[in-house]
Amino acid sequence: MKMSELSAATGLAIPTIKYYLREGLVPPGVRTARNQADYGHDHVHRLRLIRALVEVGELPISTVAAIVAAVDDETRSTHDVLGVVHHALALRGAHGDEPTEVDDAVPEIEALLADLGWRVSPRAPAVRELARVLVTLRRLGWEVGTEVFRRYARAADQLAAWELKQTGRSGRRAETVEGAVVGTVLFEAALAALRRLAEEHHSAARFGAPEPTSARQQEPTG
Amino acid sequence: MKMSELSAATGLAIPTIKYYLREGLVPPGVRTARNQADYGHDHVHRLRLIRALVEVGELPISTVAAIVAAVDDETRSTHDVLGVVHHALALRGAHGDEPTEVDDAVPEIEALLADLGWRVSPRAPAVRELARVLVTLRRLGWEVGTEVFRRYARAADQLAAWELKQTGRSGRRAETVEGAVVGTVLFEAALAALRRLAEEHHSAARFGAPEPTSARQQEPTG
DNA sequence: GAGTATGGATCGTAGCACTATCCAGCGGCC
DNA sequence: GGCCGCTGGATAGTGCTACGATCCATACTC
Repeated sequence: MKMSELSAATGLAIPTIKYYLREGLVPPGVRTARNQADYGHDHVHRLRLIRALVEVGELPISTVAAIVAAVDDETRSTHDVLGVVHHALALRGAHGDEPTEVDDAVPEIEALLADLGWRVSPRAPAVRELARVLVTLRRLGWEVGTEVFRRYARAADQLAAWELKQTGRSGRRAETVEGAVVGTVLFEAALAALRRLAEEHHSAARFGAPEPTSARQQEPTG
Repeated sequence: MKMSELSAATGLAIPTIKYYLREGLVPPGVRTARNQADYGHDHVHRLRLIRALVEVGELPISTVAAIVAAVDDETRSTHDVLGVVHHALALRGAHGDEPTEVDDAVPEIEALLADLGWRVSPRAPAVRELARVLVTLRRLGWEVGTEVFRRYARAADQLAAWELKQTGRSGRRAETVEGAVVGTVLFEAALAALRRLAEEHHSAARFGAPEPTSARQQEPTG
């Protein structure tokens, strides 16, 4: 398969594919001549994986590069790769310098996790992310403790238990690892979308317009 | 309060505040002279709201502008404002031109929602988002139908029902609306973080390193 | 064998979220 | 009451990301 065919098969522009090759997100094709290379279905699949992580997961290219490198690294276990993905997802909104309040809130989150019986690395990035949410709520005037997360934690626990039971039934590393990555990223988006739909459903009952047929949907300017 | 005090109170640089004023995210201060203006606690609170939506919600500034405009618009109901927020959150990953596959998948999602008994606007942006996740899964080789979303939908339904019961007990519009916005955005992040922690907990049991004390955490390059 | 396409390297670009500079005008302190 | 620094507002510039455009010698196609 030539690059133009690869482009046609994935819907990506050739300069985009070249960019991904440069950044190491896609392995180079098999060189057949000085200006000729051959790409296969693996390249098509890899590009689809990249676009899934970029478009649905909204991950920066550099992060996707780290993830696919971990996926390709045969020495890494599934749990290990999942750690990279979790790091990547939590890193999205982190801008380096954070107020000390967040550090102060971390022990609260750790206490919650201990109470839930979850054994996670204390350096798990999601811990800081939860702490950030907690201090943000408080800065906005919500006088809350970690108990506001309880109901979400229970739901998350049930979902994760079920997910992990589904994972890796093929037994082959490549499939298991990619399945875990894709599942983590895509179903995070799906869960968020479903929660919003459920919110809309229940909100209509609580605050909604009396006539559901005339429910207007706004197009924010932009 | 002068702008320098506003800056100190929020931790934001003065040029950043000026930028938000220009973009209309923050109302202008009360002018006391040609080069003097007075800001109050409302401004502090507004800036905190903006930073919450930007940092935790990862929304672009233009979207935050649309949201605060809707919050400020007294003629909009809570349900109405929630629609703007949902639109904003779903819009994050949309880049305009989408393959027709997504349109083809939308009826499948609608059938799922009908089956769940959720009454939502057919134009709800989260519907397309779910459709995008579905086609993305299929492009990656997952031969799945909408039933993969069932378990997530049930969890989302229970959470949303509980959330909406909590919402707006003060009865005052401003508080209710902002509470709904903040809750939607911040708890989306919290739920995602909790799911990842739960995944890590269950993944350790399923794939994990035998020694939890030596569980290494990777720092992706970057 | 003429014309077009190919892979690789280099440079350029659009959009976003600020950031720096400039400017006249006020404020406050001696 | 003089002066220096800070004020708010306008304009232009910056750094980053994710590409896109161009150029080149070479090779495939008809």
